[in-house]
Amino acid sequence: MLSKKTKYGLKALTYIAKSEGDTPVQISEISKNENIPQKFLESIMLTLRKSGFLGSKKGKHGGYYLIKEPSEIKMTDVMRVLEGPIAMVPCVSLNFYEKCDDCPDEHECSVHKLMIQVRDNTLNVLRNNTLEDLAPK
Amino acid sequence: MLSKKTKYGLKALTYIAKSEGDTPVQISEISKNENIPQKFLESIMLTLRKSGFLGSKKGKHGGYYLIKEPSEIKMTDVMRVLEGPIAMVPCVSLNFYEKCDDCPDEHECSVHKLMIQVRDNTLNVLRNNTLEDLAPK
DNA sequence: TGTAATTCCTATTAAATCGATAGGATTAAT
DNA sequence: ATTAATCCTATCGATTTAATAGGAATTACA
Repeated sequence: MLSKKTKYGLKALTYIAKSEGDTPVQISEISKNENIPQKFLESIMLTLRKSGFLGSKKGKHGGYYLIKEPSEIKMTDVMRVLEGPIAMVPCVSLNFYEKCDDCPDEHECSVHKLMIQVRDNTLNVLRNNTLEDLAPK
Repeated sequence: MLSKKTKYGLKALTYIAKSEGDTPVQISEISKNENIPQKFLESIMLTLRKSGFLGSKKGKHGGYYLIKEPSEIKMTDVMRVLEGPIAMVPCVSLNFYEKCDDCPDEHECSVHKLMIQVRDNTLNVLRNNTLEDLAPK
């Protein structure tokens, strides 16, 4: 299940990408238009800024803006920051690999085998979608 | 993230499929060989029986057995019973559809658009894998 | 007939995670 | 100065997850 954090984060990024003005977009505006609790969104925006997707301007008339082209923002990257691993089990994760406690040999594991396929297909989708695809002009 | 319930359930089904004898397979045996907490596995087996994947025999020399051919047991079905929806958001779920509170129009929603693709690809994988594929002889 | 071995069933618990809120500190425009 | 915005840390309540507890019902077989 996709967390609300990720869902809200994606919506916010899309909103900013569509805004396209020179002035930064404010949390309150996104919050209102996308029906996202403002304080919750605040913490998500902070995460997105700290991980290099957004820049911000403080104070009056402040807000957030993209610091890369939408076409450069891959969904794999956004998902890994907001949601964590893309794989459904850590033992098939590329970026968050962990061995399973219960598995003596993961190459013999039926779940492993299945989840590799799921991961590969999900990765393909997320790699081939950028913010530009989510927010067409 | 795949729940342990689903992971254990898939391993147990694979184990039984590989066993292939006439006698039912006992929870204690699966539990030992697959390193699954026995009492936890008990409840999972119950679920799998009640949803029509397994039959059981009670009492001494009892246990569980498949009531369909492994090639007839699709991963989509197992996943839906153990894990719930395959889709990452309810608004793109085929079997567990729910409208989002925050979305006035889901056809305009960027997350919706992306998650449809993820769902379709995951469905493909899970539809094309049966228990036979997980437990080759 | 009785004992051991097994599934069946319901309830409970401990820990983790999630979604959201609280409360202010800092910064910038006017 | 005042107002409006981001920044930061902490906390809370609800839900879910993983696991355990305790015994009832059933069956094999000595």
